[in-house]
Amino acid sequence: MGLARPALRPDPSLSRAEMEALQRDIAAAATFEDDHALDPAAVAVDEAASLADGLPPARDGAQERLGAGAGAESADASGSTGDPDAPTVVGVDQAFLTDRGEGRPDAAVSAAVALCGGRVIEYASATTPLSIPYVPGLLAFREGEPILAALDALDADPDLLVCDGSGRIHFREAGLATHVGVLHDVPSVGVAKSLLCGEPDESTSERPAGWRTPVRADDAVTTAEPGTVIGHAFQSRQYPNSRRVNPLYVSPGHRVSAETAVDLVAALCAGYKLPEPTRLADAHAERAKHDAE
DNA sequence: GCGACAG
DNA sequence: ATCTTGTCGC
Repeated sequence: MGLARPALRPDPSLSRAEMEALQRDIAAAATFEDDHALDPAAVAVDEAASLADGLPPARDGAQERLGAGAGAESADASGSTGDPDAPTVVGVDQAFLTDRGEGRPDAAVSAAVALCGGRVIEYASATTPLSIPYVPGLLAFREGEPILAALDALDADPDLLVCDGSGRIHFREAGLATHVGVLHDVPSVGVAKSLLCGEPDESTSERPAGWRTPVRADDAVTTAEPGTVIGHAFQSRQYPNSRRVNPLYVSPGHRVSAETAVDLVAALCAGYKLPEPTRLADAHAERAKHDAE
């Protein structure tokens, strides 16, 4: 298993043609199948963290288990709350520092938040200068290194990565989540708030929470047969009387099937539009950003 | 040449 | 993504 693939790093100094070629290599190295036993039920988060009083403190699973012994409340071992044996899910997201004077972002503040049994066990972040502008389809070359830096700063060992952006829903089936998943050789899923390419089977408007439909490759996806299921549109949240929330676009990053990817994200959502790992990483990146300025 | 496109 | 007030609806 030839891991440690420095040749596949999202080096921003490459030419556009080289970046695209590298993405085809990334896609070829990626696996869009379940080659592990990641059970959506095992990673489920059943209670959303309240951000009203700031981010929840990171808890050590072992200490938590010992501490719980004192109370008489033990129990629901069937639940996911704080189970130290549950898989470690890591959410990654970024915020940007904008240069005073210039109107453009100057550096990326990447955050990684590790959850175990639905609870935060660790926060990490890294600030990295930005080297190239945002180009649709080449996001990983702008945000890849910053994200890898945040993951390097994390002690926890991820069983699943949840990235903010597409995975297989990409022109060359090599979105940000695929880059990061392949480089770490860890299962990963991409969660995007808008659709980069591909075509949903059904209209996505006015859908109730829990609804989903496959997203299939169209002509814009150059590496897959048109019609191939590359992800799903997933309505994670909806208000009772108005149907104004847009769906999420969930796709496999690496070592996960399109079906399992949505099931995992559905299990990681706890009442908000974004899955908890992403929501917490978002808040942590924002906090790190403000602490930096 | 025009369109269309994660963050 | 970021720059921002109020505003409508949970």
